[in-house]
Amino acid sequence: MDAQNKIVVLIDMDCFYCQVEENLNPELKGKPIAVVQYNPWKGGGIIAVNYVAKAQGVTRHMRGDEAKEKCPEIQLPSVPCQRGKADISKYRNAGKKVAEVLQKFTPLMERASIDEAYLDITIQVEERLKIINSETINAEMMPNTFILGYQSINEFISDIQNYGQDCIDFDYEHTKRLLVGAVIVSEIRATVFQETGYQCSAGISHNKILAKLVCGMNKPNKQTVVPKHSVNILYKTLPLKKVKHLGGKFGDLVSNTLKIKVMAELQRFTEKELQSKFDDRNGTWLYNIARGVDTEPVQARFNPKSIGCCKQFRGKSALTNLDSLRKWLKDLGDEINDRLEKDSLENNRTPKQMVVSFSSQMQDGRDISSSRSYNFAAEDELCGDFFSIKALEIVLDCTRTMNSSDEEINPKLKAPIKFLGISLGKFEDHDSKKTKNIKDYFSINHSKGHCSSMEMLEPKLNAESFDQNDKTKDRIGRPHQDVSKSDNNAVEKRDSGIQSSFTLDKQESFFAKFLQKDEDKEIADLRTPACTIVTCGDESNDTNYSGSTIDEEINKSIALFEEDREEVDRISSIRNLLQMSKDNFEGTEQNQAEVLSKSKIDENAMKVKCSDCGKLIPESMTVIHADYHLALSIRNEERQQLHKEKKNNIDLADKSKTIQNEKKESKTNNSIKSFLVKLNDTVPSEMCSECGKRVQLDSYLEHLDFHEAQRLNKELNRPTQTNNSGAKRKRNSDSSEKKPKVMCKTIDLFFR
DNA sequence: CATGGTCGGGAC
DNA sequence: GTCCCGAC
Repeated sequence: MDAQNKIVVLIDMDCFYCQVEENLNPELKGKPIAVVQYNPWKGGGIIAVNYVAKAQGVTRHMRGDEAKEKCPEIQLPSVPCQRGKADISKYRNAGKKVAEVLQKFTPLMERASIDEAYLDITIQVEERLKIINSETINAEMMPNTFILGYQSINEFISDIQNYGQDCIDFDYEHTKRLLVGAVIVSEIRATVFQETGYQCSAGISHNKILAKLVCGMNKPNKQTVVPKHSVNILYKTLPLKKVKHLGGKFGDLVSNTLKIKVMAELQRFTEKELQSKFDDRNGTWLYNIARGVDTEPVQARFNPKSIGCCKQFRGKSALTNLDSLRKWLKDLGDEINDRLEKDSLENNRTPKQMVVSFSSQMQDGRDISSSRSYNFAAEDELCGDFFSIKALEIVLDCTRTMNSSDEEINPKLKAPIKFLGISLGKFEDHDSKKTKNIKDYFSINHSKGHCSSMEMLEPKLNAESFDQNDKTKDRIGRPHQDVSKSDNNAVEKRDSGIQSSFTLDKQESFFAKFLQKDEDKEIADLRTPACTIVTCGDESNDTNYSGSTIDEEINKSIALFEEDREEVDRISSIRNLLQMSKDNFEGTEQNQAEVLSKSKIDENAMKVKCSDCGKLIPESMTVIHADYHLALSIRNEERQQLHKEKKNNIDLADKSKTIQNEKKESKTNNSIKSFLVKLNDTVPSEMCSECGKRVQLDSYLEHLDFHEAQRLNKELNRPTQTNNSGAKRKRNSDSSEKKPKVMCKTIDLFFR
């Protein structure tokens, strides 16, 4: 696929931390709130503001106290503290839940941050076009959607139907696909809201930079499309700094050396000129992005590449003695330990490298920062206090300590430490061949506290002479190991991977967590395949929460479902038919279907015990339940596959192509839906009772989903009334433009 | 004292 | 491998 013809989406959660707090405490909905961290000093630093509070002038960058002045009734939920540090795991978990929903729509999802993800839905758009006629798309299928360069969706649609007659660079095929993309993104956002209770905004374009750029133009709970032929209109007034990668020093450099302020002015320079003024890479990048071209592919990545934590110790709180250094490293190490434990369970991987960073204040007031990496050795036990001990070793190795007058008790650090960080990376998957049965792996148990404690290190440290010239010995008296360089050997020696200390119990509870979620929604799952839209409750507007709880919404969904028994039965029977085909098709291969055959009938007549998770499953649900496990394992396989592919230095663009092709044709389909659907080509077709269109049976579920999505969108996401008010969406009256449908005003206002 | 804690990525 | 930038 030509990089220019993709459909790329950025999903960005609206004031995410606030939404998390609101959903945890629905009382807060509709009220002005801001999330702060470290409240003791001036009410804490604000890191998120909801839209009610924003309307009253509260912004990030303010302290909690200032916010109270602006908005006396504001509530300031605080990021919890653990080990003297802000603990954002609450939000991390919420972000992960969202990403799990997003991932159902495409395997080409790249998590960009805790609350943002890029999606490449090129293939999904193509698939949809096989099922529907793009001419049947109407504005109601994509509420809260804005198209750059157009006043209304209808105007956009009719422009497509006229093949963009007034526009010289109108790419008909791609623009049509953007329209379909907008419909799909509507469904995605509706599903995210329905399954998580969180609202998001989206940008839809042909590349990441533009998707990201326009995502923020209409918020909250809205989506913005930028067709290629509207890019110039956008760029005419778009300040350079608004473009990702140009927001910092580099953007200033470009702005100053070229004496330009807006993106359109960038187009005056040739690629060679730009390359000579900057470097080849940046020159080419600037030349391309000035023309709306960005070739960075969406990378399939769910998990972070590194897990780290850090803390600043500003001003007087800078660490001046060994005890405090030890204490803080212990806290950081403990957090790392917790998070790695979770990560290992969920993602079957272990870090191979630790990076310790720190900065200290020099005598002359200048502060210097540094970092050292350490490659784990085979004998390193990555648990307990290992991380903090190793980190202490490393920091002390680089920043010597000085004896105070009372030398044995509390040695002073030579220079106060202003920053400490520990980061773990270079993950490697647990060997899947050796661990055919995942339980075998996790039954390897190490007693906790096996590692030496920080206290054990202490006396030796205190006895340390702090001889700055002695580099031949480390603090404990072992032969000195140069942490940064000498471990090449250790890397070679490492073989079977570092052993895990996790127990089977945790493994089960992890899956049980998912299963619980699954059971809660088993009725809804029956109705539609897992990766598509399900029924939904109320519309939710940012400024107008109905005050209903999530539970109430779920009840409504179930009630809706029960009214529709006939439809359920119909879909159910199709599903069974497909299941039978599947069994015939794959029966001899004794693959995942054996999940079922392994199951043991319990004494409870109608329940079946799942051999995978031990849960009692109603007999009628066994297929769906098996699908659930299947989906989990396939997704896991897929992630490992992606991880490995990454290591080959394949061209990135080619890579995404390969992945997508594989998805299309091989058994590594990640969704239950595609598993059920992709059977053989002789499946008969059937008339759709809704639209009369003849649909192949193997696409029938998908087709029904389309209708379902239509209904859902109408219910869930009625357009907000305020959209077209005021100057916001006014047509530009400048008729000298070669393209008549412009709205520079919108852009100006937004980026003012 | 004062967005802080996390991430990813490129340059060298 | 280390430093530093950019973004959230």
